[in-house]
Amino acid sequence: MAETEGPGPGLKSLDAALGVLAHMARADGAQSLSDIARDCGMPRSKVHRYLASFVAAGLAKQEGRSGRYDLGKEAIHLGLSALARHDFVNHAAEDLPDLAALSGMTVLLSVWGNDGATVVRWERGASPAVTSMGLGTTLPLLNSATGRGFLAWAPEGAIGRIRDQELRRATRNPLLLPDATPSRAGLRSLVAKLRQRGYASVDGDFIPGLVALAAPVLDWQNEAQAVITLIGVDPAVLDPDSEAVKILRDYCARKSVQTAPATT
Amino acid sequence: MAETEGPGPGLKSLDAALGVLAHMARADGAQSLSDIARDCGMPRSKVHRYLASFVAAGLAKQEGRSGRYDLGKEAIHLGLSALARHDFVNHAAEDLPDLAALSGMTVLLSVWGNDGATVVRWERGASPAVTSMGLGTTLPLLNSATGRGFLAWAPEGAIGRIRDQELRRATRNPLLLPDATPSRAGLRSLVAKLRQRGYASVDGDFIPGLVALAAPVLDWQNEAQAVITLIGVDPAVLDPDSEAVKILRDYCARKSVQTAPATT
DNA sequence: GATACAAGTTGCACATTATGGAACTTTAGG
DNA sequence: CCTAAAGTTCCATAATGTGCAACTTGTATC
Repeated sequence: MAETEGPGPGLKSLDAALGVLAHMARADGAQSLSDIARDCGMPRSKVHRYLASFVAAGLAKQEGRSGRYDLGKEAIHLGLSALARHDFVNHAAEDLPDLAALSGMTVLLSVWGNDGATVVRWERGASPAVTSMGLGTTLPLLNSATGRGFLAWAPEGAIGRIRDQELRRATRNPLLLPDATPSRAGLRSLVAKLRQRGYASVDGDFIPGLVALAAPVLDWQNEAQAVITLIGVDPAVLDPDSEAVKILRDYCARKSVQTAPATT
Repeated sequence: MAETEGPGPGLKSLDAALGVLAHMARADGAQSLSDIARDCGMPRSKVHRYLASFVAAGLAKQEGRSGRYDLGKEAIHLGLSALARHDFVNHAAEDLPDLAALSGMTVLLSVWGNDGATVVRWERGASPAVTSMGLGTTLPLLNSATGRGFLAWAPEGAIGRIRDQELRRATRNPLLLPDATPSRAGLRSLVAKLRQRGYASVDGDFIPGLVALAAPVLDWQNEAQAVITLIGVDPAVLDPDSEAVKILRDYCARKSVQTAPATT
């Protein structure tokens, strides 16, 4: 039915099960088994058995009363174990306070997942741009500076792999793109512009009144390992010659080198 | 070989695959396929196929040159999505700075996984007890205050489920238990003592020179959802009547109520 | 308070799908 | 250049997951 992608590398049943897991991560919160089954296009019994295994492994849990399923504590354990091994995250995380102090803005460190950008660490600035934000918050792909930053420096072909669903969600906001047309071609032109300029930005079209700048921490293949975002309230920072832009670009350029391949 | 646990709830192949994933989370870093296969007691071809699916899903990745496998970015995404939904974490995280300021000690917020306690958030105190610690650091089960805290307030039966391997690892340090005998019975008696006292502690037997206090944030079933740990250098805080103990107990008692079941 | 409806769970016969040994390829070392 | 070890692919076998439908449980309706 969907053999468009080639031979399929792994196990069919495992792939299906991981699809369920990914869906749960993508969802806003706990979901009923029926909803998951419908969204994933699988029979209920199949999903039920998958979830049984996930629950046994601690990756999912069933909410006591409602019976709905949500991610479990072992998922946290897994994710943070992964986080601990991506050194760039911890390197960068230690510098967030400095960046916040320098710029006075709220500083975010995010990593890129298949379904959006995830905030890994953040630091409040002097001006109260953003006062509260949960770790793990997923930022939208197109109408946030962070998301655009990832988009612009993502691995080759990532734009083609974006789910249509994701694009549709982004389209809700008409300020999104210069021409308000989130076609793949439009995306590619936006991306080209951002890469040349060196940073991404939004001007109140994600959260009215907020402006944001984002620049990537690149690995040796020029792909974004993480993104640093500065969030503030003063539109002046959007000026390409502003102090904030300078701080951000300087920092990211400096950090990008550290992720060089081991000489051995 | 290990049908001791009953009928096995889910899918055999999925369970096996998740076992591989859990093993990767447990490992110190990237591992070769052969090592994973050996440690999990599976044929190499099986592990290879599992890993192919994991890589396709982004949960694992293969290091460019060495060919070793490690957790991927999608694992981070998954874990942080899970983290974002466990409200207690974000609630508690916002209070860490206050606790650090009050006590002057380094404050840790950790969650419990099947294989250890994972640091989710931490805040430096005034005195430089711990100056650097990566997010996602896994703390040992027995010779850390955090681990002991989880042990003491873990779900019923958790002690029985601890892997022997874990116990053996803990035994390396003879200061571990009063009688230095990490038998299940010894554990249960230690746990009973801790529950009664209301907090766990270590005195330099994890890292010489450091002392630590830990108390749980309990849910409505009196099980530990998270643990708050205070780390310092002054042995005086170990006194049951010390200011630090008072701060910690007060805070955890106050927080534990907030996780009450929804009235709906 | 009884009935109907929906969601969650379990059982079963079938054949699709995962399995593991061995063969093959590639990389590292002597 | 040859040996050894690790990673990857092949393939026949049967064990395994699959979907449907029956059953159970919980919730809304009348």
